Amino acid sequence: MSAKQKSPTRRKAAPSPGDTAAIQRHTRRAHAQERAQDYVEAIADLIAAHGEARATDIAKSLGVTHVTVLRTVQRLQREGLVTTRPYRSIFLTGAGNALAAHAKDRHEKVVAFLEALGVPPRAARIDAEGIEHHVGPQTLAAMERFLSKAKT
Amino acid sequence: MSAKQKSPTRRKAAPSPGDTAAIQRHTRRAHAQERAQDYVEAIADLIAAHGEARATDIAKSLGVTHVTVLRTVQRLQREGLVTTRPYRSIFLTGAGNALAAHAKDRHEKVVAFLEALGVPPRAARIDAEGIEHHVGPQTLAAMERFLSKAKT
DNA sequence: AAAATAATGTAGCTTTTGCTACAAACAGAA
DNA sequence: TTCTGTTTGTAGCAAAAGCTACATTATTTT
Repeated sequence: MSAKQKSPTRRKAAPSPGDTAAIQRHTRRAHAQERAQDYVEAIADLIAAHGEARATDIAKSLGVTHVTVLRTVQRLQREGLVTTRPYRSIFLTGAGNALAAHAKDRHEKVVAFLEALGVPPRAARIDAEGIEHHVGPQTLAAMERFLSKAKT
Repeated sequence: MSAKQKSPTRRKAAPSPGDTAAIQRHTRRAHAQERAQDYVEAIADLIAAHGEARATDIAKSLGVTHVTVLRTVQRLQREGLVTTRPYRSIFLTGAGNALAAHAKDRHEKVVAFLEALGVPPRAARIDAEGIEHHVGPQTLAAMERFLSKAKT
């Protein structure tokens, strides 16, 4: 049961030479961004729909309590994505808006792609919510190609 | 006092009648399962490759410290996915094995799908790592259809 | 067998994201 | 203007996943 093979050539079963660890780390880092994107996206939607984004509404649309929203919004403010003031509604900064636009765009493309692939709308929406955050530029490009081909 | 609108017709800007909150909650719940799947998958791979899974190797393949592995493995044990004993390597239970097999199967299908879609292998592997956990049965089925069609 | 190295375990800290319960501020009605 | 209900804010708790630093146990080498 030796633990380590001293063999100079590391013959791992791993599917690639590049370490899997880096990939896993990348995925975890992406995670940290997800919530931020979900929030700015929700805020942007609310502003588009009602002209303003209030904590309670954000809470409702994300399915969390208003307390969670308040605290997370503080973090977003710290990161320069939103601005808030006591007893006021929440606004997006330039960066926040850009992120929201980017997220929304990708979100919609992923949903459209899944539907084009034959996934039922409801399932497409559900899965897209989780998938979108992990769609890198090359995958997004591939989805776009598929969409324009399918749209014929 | 709940924030419930009594209105029979829920006029939301949401893109669907079903509430978005439930979807968000679903996505968050899926999250909680992710790490577990990553771990059992890594453990299964190590067992397949070396005959056993030791904390250090798991740590290496997931890109975290061994301490994190130890604690997470405790949780997995609590949840009945693995068995451990002091200074021994880690084994999968029946449930753990089933989960690993399921995860591995889906993981491979997602990678294959992305590659078939035209995503470069490296990007496919990276994105699949994040995407796989959010691929529901209907989306997976759609991917399989696409694969068998493309394989002609 | 003793020493050196590697693996495992423990203690204690951090951040993020949830929650409930209670307090204060605001807004609309009476 | 006061009463009432909603919204916003605060306090304090929990679980998960990460870390460093140090201690203990195995294993390998000399």
